[in-house]
Amino acid sequence: MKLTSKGRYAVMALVDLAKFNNINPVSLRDISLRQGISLDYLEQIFAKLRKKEIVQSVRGTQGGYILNKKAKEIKLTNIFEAVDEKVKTVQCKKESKKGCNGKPVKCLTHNLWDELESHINNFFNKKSLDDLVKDNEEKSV
Amino acid sequence: MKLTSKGRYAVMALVDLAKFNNINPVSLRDISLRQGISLDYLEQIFAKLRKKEIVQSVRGTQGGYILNKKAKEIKLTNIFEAVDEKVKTVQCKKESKKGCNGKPVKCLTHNLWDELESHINNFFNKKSLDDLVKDNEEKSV
DNA sequence: AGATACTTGACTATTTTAGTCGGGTTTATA
DNA sequence: TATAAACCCGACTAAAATAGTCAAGTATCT
Ligand code: FES
Ligand code: FES
Repeated sequence: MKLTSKGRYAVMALVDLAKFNNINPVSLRDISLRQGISLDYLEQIFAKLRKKEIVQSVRGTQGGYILNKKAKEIKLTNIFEAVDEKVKTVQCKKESKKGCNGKPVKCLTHNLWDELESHINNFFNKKSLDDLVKDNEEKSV
Repeated sequence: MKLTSKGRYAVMALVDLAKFNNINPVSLRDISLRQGISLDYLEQIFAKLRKKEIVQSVRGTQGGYILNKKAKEIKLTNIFEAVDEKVKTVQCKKESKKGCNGKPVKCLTHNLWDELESHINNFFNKKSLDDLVKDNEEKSV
């Protein structure tokens, strides 16, 4: 049960971006330097964020990325989904009637993992990027 | 963010065991057949459960495993801990003042992941093996 | 004695992760 | 118009984690 760096980095980078979003586009190079994340890796991550319309790109010198929505409207769920960091507690296909390993029924614990998944997704649905930025400002005051 | 089979199997096997715990020890072979888990793998898992005193072993013919505590007193947390399925959302050492990659301060998102970790552990602390068995009985009625 | 079942430790194939690398294209600005 | 900053794209790869397997035991019941 662990979080991967991709998800961690995606959120970290977006919080950074949201903080500096006011004036100009923010370049990945800056984010890379400030947050200590490999530039090449960031590019992969932002390609996905762009496809899901969470950020917009501005090409050329002085270019970078800007948020494509209000920070309040970007939930952790959206970010995670964009970078394919999904919460996966069950092994079976959820929709199907079959169980874990293609068994005819759901296993003894299916229900439990399903509950767990909801529990976690609940957390992700509540938190917005805006919340994170604010939490952060408070902390540093 | 995903659950490994080791954790899944450990819980599955223990629910099975708890259901049949009344009379005789339950053999891994039976659990293996009923739950479709490799016997060899189960042995690894039960070795750990035994070390953490969640189950007791009975050797010889008609042997097997029995619970070492009341099902009500075995929480998911205990099971997960026993098989080294830990919830790990942060990358830094929690106790240390340092951040993710040995940076001098905690990163922008440290707080968030810490909250998430508590949120999940909360779930695991509440659920006991007994709850699971009962949920299951209800379902099958 | 034989069968059943736990015990231990090493070994391995597969998958996932966390990147790297090498080539682009676009655009501001000097 | 040259140059450099920045995004864009796809392929590649080393390392780690996962999900087992395998072999060779030991204990106990019948
Ligand atoms: S997790 Fe869905 S059937 Fe086992
Ligand atoms: S997760 Fe703790 S400092 Fe980044």
